[in-house]
Amino acid sequence: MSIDVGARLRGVRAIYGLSQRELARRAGVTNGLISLIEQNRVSPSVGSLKKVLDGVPMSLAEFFTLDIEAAPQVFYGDDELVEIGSGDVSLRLVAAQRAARQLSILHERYAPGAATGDDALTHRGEEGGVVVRGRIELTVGAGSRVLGPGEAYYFSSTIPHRFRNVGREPCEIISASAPPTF
Amino acid sequence: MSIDVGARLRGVRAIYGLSQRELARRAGVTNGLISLIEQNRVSPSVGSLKKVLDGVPMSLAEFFTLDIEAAPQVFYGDDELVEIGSGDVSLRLVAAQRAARQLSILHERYAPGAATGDDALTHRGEEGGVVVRGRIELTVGAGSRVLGPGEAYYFSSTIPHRFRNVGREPCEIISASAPPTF
DNA sequence: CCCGCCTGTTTAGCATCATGGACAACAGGG
DNA sequence: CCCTGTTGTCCATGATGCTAAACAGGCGGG
Repeated sequence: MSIDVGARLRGVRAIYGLSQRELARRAGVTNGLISLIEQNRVSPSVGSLKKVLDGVPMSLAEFFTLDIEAAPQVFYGDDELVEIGSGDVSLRLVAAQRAARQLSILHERYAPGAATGDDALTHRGEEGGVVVRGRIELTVGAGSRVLGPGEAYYFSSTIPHRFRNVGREPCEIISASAPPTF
Repeated sequence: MSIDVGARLRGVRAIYGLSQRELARRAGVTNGLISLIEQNRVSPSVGSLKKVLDGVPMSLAEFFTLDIEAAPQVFYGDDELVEIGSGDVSLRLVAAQRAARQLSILHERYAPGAATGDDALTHRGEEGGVVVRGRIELTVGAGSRVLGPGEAYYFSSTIPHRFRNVGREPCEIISASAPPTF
């Protein structure tokens, strides 16, 4: 029962939306090697595997720590939030299903057309949030979705991400992140 | 600047007090391979590395997560304890320097010659303690030392360990562990 | 001393990995 | 349709990991 390096790598590559050739180019290896590794037809040397992961980038520790079976949920519909408040106080928990969360809070507001920048952000930690007003386009790795009021998100900040207000009115988000990057 | 797999493996082997040949036998590889890996003269395939670590045993994730530069202090002299109490209450903290501790308390007493068993203990979590009276021989991995009143210890319980009263009088220890094994 | 047993290191040779390039399949545009 | 680009897979060859066995040094006992 050996480690499924192939599946792990294929998963990582899928998350980041890279082709075998693109990853190979970034890592400085051949596309054939990526293919062979993903099919488990070779057991790469740790040197090679590190070169490949450097192209993502991702550390060997992260790679082997990766929980492959539980590809964590990224997007949450309005009804997928868990109400943990009571009475006058309504606390609707995002990513309540996800174990070992670690975060803190922000209230963001985006003018029409505004974005977090032309390039995607990447930093340590995790972040999540809820759209309060307006419509925001959120891109996380290879996935992208426009979220409206009541919808939410939660993902690892190490995955490249970008926010952009695609509506005509201001957009407000209640967001949280840890450890604090600002 | 690649990962120093060699040093990591050598460190792991030292902690568990295994020779290259002994580890090789348990892992089902040759002693020569262990030698070559530790000298960084080869970059082992993840398959081989996994086989080697299975002989410890240790997961690939643990191996790459290992904090190699900070080999945590195991033994503490009488004057290496940190006083955090005040007034009539004296709380002298063990391993105060160590970040991210996680534990709870016990008061142990060993009769002359008593020990925790013929085989070394291994379990999850961390444990530490202080000798109050008598003399106790503590073996942790490859290291061993006789501790007297005022001296202390703190280590990860995953390292094989054993207590034995080598004195003529009863021995008392204030110990702590987490998560609770008893 | 010599012997046996341990330690880690080295080397020749074989097995496996990694490369560079060819290949088929698929998609979008002219 | 062709053309051009993409995708992933496959193959021959050179590079490298891995094994088996020999080697050198250390340590204790006869």
